[in-house]
Amino acid sequence: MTARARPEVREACLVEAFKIIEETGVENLSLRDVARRVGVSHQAPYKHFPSRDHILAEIVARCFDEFAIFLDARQPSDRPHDDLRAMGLLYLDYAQSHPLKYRLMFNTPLPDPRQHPRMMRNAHHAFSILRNRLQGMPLRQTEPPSAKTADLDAMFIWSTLHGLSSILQSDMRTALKMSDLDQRRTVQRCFARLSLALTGDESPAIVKRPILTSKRKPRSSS
Amino acid sequence: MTARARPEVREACLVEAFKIIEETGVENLSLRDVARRVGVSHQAPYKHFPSRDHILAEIVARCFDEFAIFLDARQPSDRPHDDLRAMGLLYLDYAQSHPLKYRLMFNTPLPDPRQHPRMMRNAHHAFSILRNRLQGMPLRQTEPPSAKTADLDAMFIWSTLHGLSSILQSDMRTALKMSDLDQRRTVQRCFARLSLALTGDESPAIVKRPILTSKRKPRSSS
DNA sequence: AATAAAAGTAGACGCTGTCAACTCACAAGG
DNA sequence: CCTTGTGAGTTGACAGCGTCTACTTTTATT
Repeated sequence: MTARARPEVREACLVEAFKIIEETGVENLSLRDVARRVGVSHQAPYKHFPSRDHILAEIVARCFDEFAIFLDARQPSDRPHDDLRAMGLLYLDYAQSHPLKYRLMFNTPLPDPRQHPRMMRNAHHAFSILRNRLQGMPLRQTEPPSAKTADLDAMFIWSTLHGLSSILQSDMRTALKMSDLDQRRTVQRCFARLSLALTGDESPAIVKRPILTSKRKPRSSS
Repeated sequence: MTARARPEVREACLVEAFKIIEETGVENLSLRDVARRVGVSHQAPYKHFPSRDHILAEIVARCFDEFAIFLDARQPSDRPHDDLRAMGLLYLDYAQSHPLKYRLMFNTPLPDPRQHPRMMRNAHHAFSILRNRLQGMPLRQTEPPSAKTADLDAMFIWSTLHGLSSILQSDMRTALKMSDLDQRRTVQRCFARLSLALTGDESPAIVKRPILTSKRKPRSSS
């Protein structure tokens, strides 16, 4: 009866699926629910996506887009160290304010990632932003610097940021009874240790801004 | 009055569920499958566990047990730095050789973790092992040392280890086209940077054991 | 205008978690 | 002895899920 629109349905499905994940998590995402919200039959989404995994891959790809734009917001200054630190804070801020989407990107394994090249390309792009920021940094080297070693350091930074994000938003946080103050101090300490690891110095004047207050949307400008 | 508890079915359910997760991942665990394997009706497990989440929490708790024992295997020597590094390698080794169980512990949020105190206690215990190892370490301090700051450093180390483990076993690894050699070099670099961060020195002679060469298991479809 | 592809609908199948009602064994208490 | 209560196991049912198949409607191209 209700004959409807054109490929807007595809877009509407993605939008609704996005919402559902943001509200209830990826494990509660069902294509039938999406179809219901969009107002089409339970089979309509299958005309645009071969399977549930494919719609999920598309959503993950868009999350990476959003994430990369978020990380790239700040214009590089002449102080690469500050830039890197600001980026780290942005990273944590994003993970904190979009926990479900963050988990979707980094903790939700797809059956066969090779089947979703767009997703992989976007993920790669997000990582390359971090890597590029690292290029101009004067680092304490343990071996002759090269593009290879810069990649390794990028992986190290990323590991710490990702691990911190994951732990702070996992059940472990409640299991360890971490207060909000504990959390802020943990973040401060991790950044200090990262500075030590990379430059050998404690981080210079970076103010203790009230970032990571976990409620509001980020304000990237200071 | 009290009919005696014969927990053989309960134990068998846990064992089989353990196997299923190890083989196919937590998302493919179904209580009906467990019941089928054990050889009882599909409702029998519900006589021992109020819900699927409860059996899962029990399994997670046992995983933490196993994990803690694994981490605690090495006897402390008189070189705390070596001990810590060895523990880090053990951590990565476990995550690498039991990826599904590792994800189960750290990447699978339960609806309400407070409902499962045993799980939380075991998680806390696993963390305290790392913390204790850190106690005797001569660290480069950024502020007056205390039990509090030791906790913060433990969180830092744990973040890096956890982040590295997660990334290396995630889809990102394939998205970034990391070879096995890249992976080994990444681990080496992260440990070097961790040493710099904590002690200010590069790590002294630690053997390059062939840890982390395990093959990745194929992932099943959802 | 004819036609084929694209988009949407309807029904079915087997899977899932979970609720309800039933049987059965067995350990007290009288 | 018998009665009774309770934990364990059974069967049946229900709604929701992904997805396969078959059908109808819309749209675009020739």
